[in-house]
Amino acid sequence: MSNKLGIKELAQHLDISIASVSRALHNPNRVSKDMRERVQAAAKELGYKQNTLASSLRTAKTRNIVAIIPDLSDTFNAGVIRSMEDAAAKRGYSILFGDSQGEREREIRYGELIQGKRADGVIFFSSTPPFPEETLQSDNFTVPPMVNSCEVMIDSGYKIKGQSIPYVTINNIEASKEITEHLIQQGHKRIAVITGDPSTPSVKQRLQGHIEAQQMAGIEHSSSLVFEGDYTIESGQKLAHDILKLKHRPTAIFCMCDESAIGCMHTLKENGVRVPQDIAVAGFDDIRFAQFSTPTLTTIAQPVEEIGRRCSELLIDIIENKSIKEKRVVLPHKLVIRESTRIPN
Amino acid sequence: MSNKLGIKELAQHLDISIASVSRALHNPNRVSKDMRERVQAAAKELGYKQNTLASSLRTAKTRNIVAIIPDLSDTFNAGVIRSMEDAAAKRGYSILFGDSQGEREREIRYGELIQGKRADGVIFFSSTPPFPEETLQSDNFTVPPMVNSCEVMIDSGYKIKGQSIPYVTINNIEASKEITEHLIQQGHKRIAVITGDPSTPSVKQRLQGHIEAQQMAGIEHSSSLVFEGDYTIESGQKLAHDILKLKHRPTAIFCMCDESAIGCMHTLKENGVRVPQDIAVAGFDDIRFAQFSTPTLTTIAQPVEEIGRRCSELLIDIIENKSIKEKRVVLPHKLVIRESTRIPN
DNA sequence: ATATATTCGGTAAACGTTTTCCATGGAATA
DNA sequence: TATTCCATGGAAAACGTTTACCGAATATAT
Repeated sequence: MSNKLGIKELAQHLDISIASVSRALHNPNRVSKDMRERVQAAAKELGYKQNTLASSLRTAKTRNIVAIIPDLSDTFNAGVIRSMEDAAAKRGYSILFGDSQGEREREIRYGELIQGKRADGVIFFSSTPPFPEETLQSDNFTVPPMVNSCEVMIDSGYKIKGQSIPYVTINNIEASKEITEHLIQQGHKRIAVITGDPSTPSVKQRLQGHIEAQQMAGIEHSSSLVFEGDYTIESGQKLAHDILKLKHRPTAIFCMCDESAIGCMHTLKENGVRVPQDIAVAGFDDIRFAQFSTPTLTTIAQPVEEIGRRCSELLIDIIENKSIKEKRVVLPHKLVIRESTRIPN
Repeated sequence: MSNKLGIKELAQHLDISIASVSRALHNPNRVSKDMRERVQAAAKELGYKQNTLASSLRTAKTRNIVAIIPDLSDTFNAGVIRSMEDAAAKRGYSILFGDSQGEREREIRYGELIQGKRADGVIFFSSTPPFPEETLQSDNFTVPPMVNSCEVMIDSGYKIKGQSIPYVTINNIEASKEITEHLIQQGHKRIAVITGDPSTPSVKQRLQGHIEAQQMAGIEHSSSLVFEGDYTIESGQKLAHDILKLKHRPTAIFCMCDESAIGCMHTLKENGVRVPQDIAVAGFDDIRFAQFSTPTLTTIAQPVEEIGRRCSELLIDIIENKSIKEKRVVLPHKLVIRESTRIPN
């Protein structure tokens, strides 16, 4: 028992052709009612499972999407992922998540799922498509369905062979401007900033917004108050130490992600610095721990649920050649003011 | 230009047989040096990409593993994932992560990647294999390579057709006993507990350990101090409120996961209850935020890195029919004592 | 020198599907 | 009754690989 059970065996067992089996299962009204029922019953009873490899090979469709995430354990990404999966499932697609850990090599390995025809499209969260340069250049490279998110060059959009890649993002410049303005409104004139990798679009954009807000308020921006981190708790801690060492301390710190803000606040408190009375702290992302930190964290809420959903929908529309309204989706963010920047009266 | 480019076209272009192309690329010493080099050069130049669908169909190997995670955004799971991916990559496998959101239906959908031959094995974090009951029963069902983790019935282990499923886990009973003992040592006699879904192995085991520790200390365990949560921050908050309403308040709360502990502490503080002076709080998992909460959280550290790694290694050993030393891996945990249970003197 | 082993490349059969094309028979139409 | 049409099911080609098998050529041993 328990031998191979393919469409062939099923057909033999029913004494019909494999064509009929295939039709009864996947093209039911191409076949008589009687046949349909007999086959489906037998399939269920014997536990026939379609070999989707063979099926995909034949049809050139997989109903799989690969999503390449720089860090699955990042609390912000994690939020996006859920709704992405959800939306895809509703349309009959499965999402395969790949954790690239920010490494190009890994991105490319997951990108190969596309080239190897194991997935119909790809969503990527880094600023470059998950294919080697040489591949992108190659004449024989046809641009697969893809959607870029989170790390997006809004202005230009990423282009391959003149084709610009659809994206889903928020307006980082505006968001950053808003939160900086909020700090300025609170009376801060000397604002330090803890960044992530400065070569990434998100950091560039957030920095730009931060600087613009200061200029508009007539505050001179000092690059000596820019501290380069990497979006982790630890870098928040470490750089907070550096900031505390400054002769002329800032009165506020804008961290470009919540995790850094949490690390930062922790170090400040450890050193007896009160937040927000002595130094105010703002974050970015509104991860779910932001409202449970002490003090609760002022931050920019990204519409995580919507980001994920729109990524999936956009990509699937492209895969299925639906007419696409917007290839460039910019979603609204929201400034959330909490205790870490609001001096209690 | 940019037409189909398969092995066939490549062979044509070089005026050799497709067999030679295949060999030159994947079985290099089955072919002369000259041939090898010519083919590889051409492949690179023209940008040939193997259709892995076809390859897998032929060889019945995919070098893919699917890992089904109940919630990718859970901070604890997230830690495991990374090392899992890492270890797999070292052995030449890619891991496809599926987020089941705890839904059976979704688990099964990802399980189908196995049955559809798109993956060679599966790692699952829930207590039941990702296949429908009827499938498991079916005569024609052959048990695929799988490894169970995190939600494991240690005693029996899960069995399919007499075959017991390999697992990787910690000893939840012991861990829970230890942390409860710690609370008892701190002088607590009335300890509330905030659980997760009580039907899961982890909760059952942690509850068992919790009760045993009390019995050993001669404390009577009161089921009225058991509060059923769901491993989220929110349930921690909510149940903390319930606990505060008790006429006879406990002096300590053991939360079966850190996220709940964080929610719990937040509510306590909101209500002017000092942690740990008025009520001590302990968690479980040692997520990375545990040491940044205020107060920092006493908890059980699970060896996340090792859990992930061992899952991958064990599964791949099974896939590749390596001789397997241990089919049941129980890893060491560690009690981490922090401020939330240590009364400052 | 011959006999034997080894290396190398091609032919064609598989892997498990889906789908085009065709043949058949019965129902519908004229 | 003769003709057309449609519903149904089978045969076989195709999807893009890998690999068993063969035969030719070359190297090695006697």
